[in-house]
Amino acid sequence: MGTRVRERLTGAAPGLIVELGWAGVSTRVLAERAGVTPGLVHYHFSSLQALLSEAAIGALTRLVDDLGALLEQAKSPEEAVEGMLTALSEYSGSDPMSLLVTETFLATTRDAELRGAVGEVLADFRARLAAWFAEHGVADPEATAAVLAATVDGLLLHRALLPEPEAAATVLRRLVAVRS
Amino acid sequence: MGTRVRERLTGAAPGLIVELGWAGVSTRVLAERAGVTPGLVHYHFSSLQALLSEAAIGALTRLVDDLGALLEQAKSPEEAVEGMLTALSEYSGSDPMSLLVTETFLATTRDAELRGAVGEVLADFRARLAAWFAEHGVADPEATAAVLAATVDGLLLHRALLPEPEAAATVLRRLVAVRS
DNA sequence: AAGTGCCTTGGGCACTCGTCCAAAAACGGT
DNA sequence: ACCGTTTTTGGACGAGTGCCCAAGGCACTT
Repeated sequence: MGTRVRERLTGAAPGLIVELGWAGVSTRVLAERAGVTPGLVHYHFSSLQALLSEAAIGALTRLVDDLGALLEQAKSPEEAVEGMLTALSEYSGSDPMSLLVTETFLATTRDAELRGAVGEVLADFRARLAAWFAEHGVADPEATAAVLAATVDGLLLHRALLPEPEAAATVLRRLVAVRS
Repeated sequence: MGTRVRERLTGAAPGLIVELGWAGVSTRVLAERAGVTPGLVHYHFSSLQALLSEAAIGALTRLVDDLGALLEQAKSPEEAVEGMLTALSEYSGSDPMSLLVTETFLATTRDAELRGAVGEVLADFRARLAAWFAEHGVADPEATAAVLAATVDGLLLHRALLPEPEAAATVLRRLVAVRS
């Protein structure tokens, strides 16, 4: 089954990207982690970059879907912010998911194709947030969505270095002020 | 003058980190950019990592000082947010400074010594912000500082992928609500 | 039994990497 | 002019890289 090998490789990639950095993942460590022979990497994928891109975009899409589903269940803007924060707090410490997001963002700087794909995922996330905000009477829904998405990423990034204060949620709630 | 060579190397490093990624900077391209022979890298620095760390921490410290000085001149919280945003907007597009910050943050994941040094710089920035907020009557100054610092980083990161709406500044101003 | 695909293996290719080092050069004091 | 120190040079070392490919294994049809 060739598909099994593909899945094993794309499944092993995100963890290694986080551990070693995007540029630190080599065909051989990736194959070893996936329990597969190094030669298979270039049989199933056109290049190592293509493999990493496919794996990262898959993980990002899944994350956005999860956060989106979580959003649907919230009743109020405050509850939405709260829910996203607690969901992300499970990723605390040197969270794999946030590091993967950041690594992927940086990789887009040097790969135009990847940049396009990740841009779509981010735009999709912003659009979902904005739609939900508009429905629930939050002022400036698009801008709020953009700022909130950026803040979430920034907090995840900073968290690895310095824990954020407890009151961060309180402050964040100010962002989603309901239109007066 | 040995010091001239040191400066040339640490001066060339940040640009290359942004262009090629932290892991993509090699002794030879760095030496070439600095107009220096490759062998000199390991004469003046104990390792390539040490060179990159020293250069990055220097650049970060300078950035925090600049933003801190800008903060001192602001009269109101709104003006402070405005000033920081416009200062950062000069870095628009694929801004070198924000990418350097992010690259350095990620590098801390795999270098404990660097993590400590960058953590200090970030803590210093948060402390300056918080002190200024407390003086000007912003509610929850520490938490606001943490969230704002994260948001600034996140916006810079996202900006390379997707331009943020004009109204982002309006939304950000909500963050620095004055204590009621 | 022979043939036909796809999948897998293990090694090889040309290259870059960080680091080191002997020898050459430049410098400064006498 | 000589000498000791610091700086610079250019090349070498072993290790690791992405990618490629001839050879074999395997499940299937004919």
